Amino acid sequence: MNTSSIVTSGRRKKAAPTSPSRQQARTAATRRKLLLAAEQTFAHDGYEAARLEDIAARAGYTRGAFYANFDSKEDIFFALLEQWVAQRISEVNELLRRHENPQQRLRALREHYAQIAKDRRLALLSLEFKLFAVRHPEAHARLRARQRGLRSCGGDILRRVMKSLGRSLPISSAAAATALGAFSHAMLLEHLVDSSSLSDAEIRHLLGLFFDAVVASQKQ
Amino acid sequence: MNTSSIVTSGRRKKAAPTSPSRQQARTAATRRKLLLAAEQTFAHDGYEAARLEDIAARAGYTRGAFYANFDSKEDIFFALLEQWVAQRISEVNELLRRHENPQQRLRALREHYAQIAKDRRLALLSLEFKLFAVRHPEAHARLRARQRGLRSCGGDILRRVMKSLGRSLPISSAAAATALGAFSHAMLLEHLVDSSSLSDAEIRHLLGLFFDAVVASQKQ
DNA sequence: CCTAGTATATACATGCATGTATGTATCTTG
DNA sequence: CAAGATACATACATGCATGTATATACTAGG
Repeated sequence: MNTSSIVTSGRRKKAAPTSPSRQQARTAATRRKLLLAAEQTFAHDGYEAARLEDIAARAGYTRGAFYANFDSKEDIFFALLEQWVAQRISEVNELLRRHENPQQRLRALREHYAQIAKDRRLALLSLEFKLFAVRHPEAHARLRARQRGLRSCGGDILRRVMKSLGRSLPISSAAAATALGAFSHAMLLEHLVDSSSLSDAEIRHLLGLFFDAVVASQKQ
Repeated sequence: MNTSSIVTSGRRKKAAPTSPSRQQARTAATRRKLLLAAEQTFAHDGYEAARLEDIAARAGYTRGAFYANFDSKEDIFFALLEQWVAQRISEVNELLRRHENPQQRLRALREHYAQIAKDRRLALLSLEFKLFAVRHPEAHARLRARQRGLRSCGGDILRRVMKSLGRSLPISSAAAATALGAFSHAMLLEHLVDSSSLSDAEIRHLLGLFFDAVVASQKQ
């Protein structure tokens, strides 16, 4: 798609002369495949245990292709973060677009968080980003900035919906959005560890309970 | 303390002839120091990134002492799990012992979960155990068994308290205990990633909200 | 097609953490 | 206090993942 646009990844094309040619499409394709493979590998093995060779192999290449597109494990990890934030923001916007009515939006939001609690890759990857931030002070600010963009986005929609409904939140909307997402992921993780300790039905129940508690309670 | 009792760690004394001597105390002491160091190191760096040399150094030894007491990183990790579960269970029992009145117990429990959300090491270590379980199928059952012991313990007290109060939970007591613990840890993690997105006060508020929602709602 | 440029693979070098083998100091017992 | 055992340290060997340098296959333009 975009060859030298927003991207922050270390690697940089030397501003291809004038040929928006076909090789670039090829490169872009392998880049996408590598990112997808990295997403799966990081979620499956965790950042530290993930091997570049596994990422490349999963995408159908060897490490040669990897180093042609990324500088290091950290590099692709951050590239993944960018993509990931963008995707999630577009998801929220899509949700807004599909529902005009505030009531509907609230219901859609409620359902959205329920769906989040079913996406294993999403939860594990999200965890990796957070753990990386906590454990790597030098990268903390960068990661936080990205995640903050996401939160404020999720928070905004929550605030707008609440305002349309004439209700108020007991805490800042960003905090509420953060808490709702974190809660969904946390429940999923428990389920993954021991599905008998927290069934799907129980998770749904708890999510609804929490969502309603946050949304229904008035500012004290 | 106990030299060859419950422990599951690979290492095993050759049933010391007849001497309940003083070297054993020394060994036990270094074992404790190593376990403490491991706890800190695993929480700080994560299981994969944690180096045995760091653990030993933090305890004031070299790797020689480590291998004299444990077989591998996995070995000490599991030893830590045992100790950790035992500690948490004793905490809960202590809580029960200190409060007789059901109402008081409920309040104490509520406060307990609030405190959990302040212990960084506890949250990160707990996460490591869970992630390890999810990512290491061969060890999954073992870890699950331990954590389950903990949950059922926490669940029991919840159930008893609720019964004394003539209330009922909307979900199984084990699930409720699991969810409450997971929620506290999740909030703390978000706070660690970005303290401005979720303040201490907001966390307290949300924890209370959730606790009350779980405890107050009637079985549907 | 032939050449220049690009994309990916293969082969090699390096660093680093683990694990083991051996040495040294500390304790125990007669 | 001497001899055997125990706790720990030091030194060495191995494996493995990363990164780099070079070779091969693909694409584009003349």
